[in-house]
Amino acid sequence: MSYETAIEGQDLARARGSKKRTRIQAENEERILDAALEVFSRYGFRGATVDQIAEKAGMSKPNLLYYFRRKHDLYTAVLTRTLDMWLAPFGEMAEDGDPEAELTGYIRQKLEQSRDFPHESRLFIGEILLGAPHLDAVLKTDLKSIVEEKAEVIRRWIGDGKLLDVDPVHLIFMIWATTQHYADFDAQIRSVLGRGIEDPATFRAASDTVIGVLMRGILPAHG
Amino acid sequence: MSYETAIEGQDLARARGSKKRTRIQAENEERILDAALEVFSRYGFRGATVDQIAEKAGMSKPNLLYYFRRKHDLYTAVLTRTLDMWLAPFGEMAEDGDPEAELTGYIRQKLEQSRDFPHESRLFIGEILLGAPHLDAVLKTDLKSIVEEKAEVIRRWIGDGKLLDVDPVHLIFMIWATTQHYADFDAQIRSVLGRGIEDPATFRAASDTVIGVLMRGILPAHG
DNA sequence: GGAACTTCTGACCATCCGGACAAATTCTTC
DNA sequence: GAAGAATTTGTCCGGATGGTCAGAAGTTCC
Repeated sequence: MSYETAIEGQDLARARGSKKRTRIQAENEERILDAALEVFSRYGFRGATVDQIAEKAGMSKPNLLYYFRRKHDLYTAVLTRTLDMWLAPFGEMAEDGDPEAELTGYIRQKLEQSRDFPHESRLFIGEILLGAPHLDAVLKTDLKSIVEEKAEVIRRWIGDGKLLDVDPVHLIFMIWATTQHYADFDAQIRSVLGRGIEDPATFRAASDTVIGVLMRGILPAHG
Repeated sequence: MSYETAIEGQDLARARGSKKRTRIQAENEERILDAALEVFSRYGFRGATVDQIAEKAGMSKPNLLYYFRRKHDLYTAVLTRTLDMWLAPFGEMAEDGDPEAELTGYIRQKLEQSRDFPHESRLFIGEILLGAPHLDAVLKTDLKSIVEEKAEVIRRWIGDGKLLDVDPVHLIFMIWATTQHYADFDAQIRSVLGRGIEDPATFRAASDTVIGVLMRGILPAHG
């Protein structure tokens, strides 16, 4: 599954129709995308400035615009680069596994994502706040279908008596909400706890609580 | 509990030291604040423009700036106006009540907030994404202390054997995450479900699932 | 070591944005 | 209905912002 949008001139190699991308090209584009991720995730599309991204990437604005001709191209490039990786753990949830193990593993992976890639999480919520203008098509097709697919898996587990009867889609939302919360609300969590999810003890407390409450909430009483 | 910041010139009446606010003043300030809430919650502080807010409020930019001299004043005015109301249900959770009823009621109220005041929810997450520059002091004092206070209540319930042994602060985070998710991720939810939390059936499914899973996750097995 | 190509930069431009200001209009009060 | 206060608007300004362009500097490859 690939979410690449077919926008012309998105990056240099594609725009020029050249065969190979140079070493410098690859390096700089990566530096730019990393910088853009940080800035877009904090300020949103409108609030971010090309100058700011260029400075963070360690190059001049015209040079950045040599690689991505428009701010908008850069934004969609960051979004699409991130989306596949972001949804990957969801796809790994297997029907033939043990529901408790599969779901526990998935929740843990999502918490690790929030810890290790908070900018990516915040980039998406910024786009969602805007009404998802750039992701709308992808959400309504690819995301919707993969959610329905996994909801069907959960429904079968419920039918087999392995899970309590809960609405599968809302359960998925609960998992996303509780795990991404640690990335998206980092500043708030840090104010209350004094530390964020990157702190090992905090990560352990968070994952114990989230996994404990959610799993007890959906597993049949044992015994 | 009031979170009013002591910023000079925040609004007209205060800035001029006048005794009463006129009818027109009150009306226009409210219209401006409503419009500002919508725009700031979508685009964030930087991404919002004064022109856009003025247009949505149905007045010219200079006239808006007559009421709020700086964009920044308007932003903090919207934030502070919203914060008290936003945290109100949390304060209502009473220690002497039944834990199950108190927590269920609180979760339901938070879901109603997400349904009825989604802009307010999104305004806050925008501020949090920015690193909470305007709310930092308030979060580290008032929010922190009220969270600690309620965590203590939950801890006592646990001590009395009325709740399972979970980390109270992370439980609070879970409640906030799962309920505000329906406001903050509205666009995503709408893409997947085809409708949002304002739809009665969706609201019912969401609240049944969230309340069901969370309460089963923290209440001692009955029987 | 030089031709051809890629990468980078400084200077520049049009537009947008937050904000100032004086003058015009409307409202309140007597 | 006139004085005085409150409200509204048009116009303007300086700085920021997205983006262009011509040419300089660097790289690759023969």
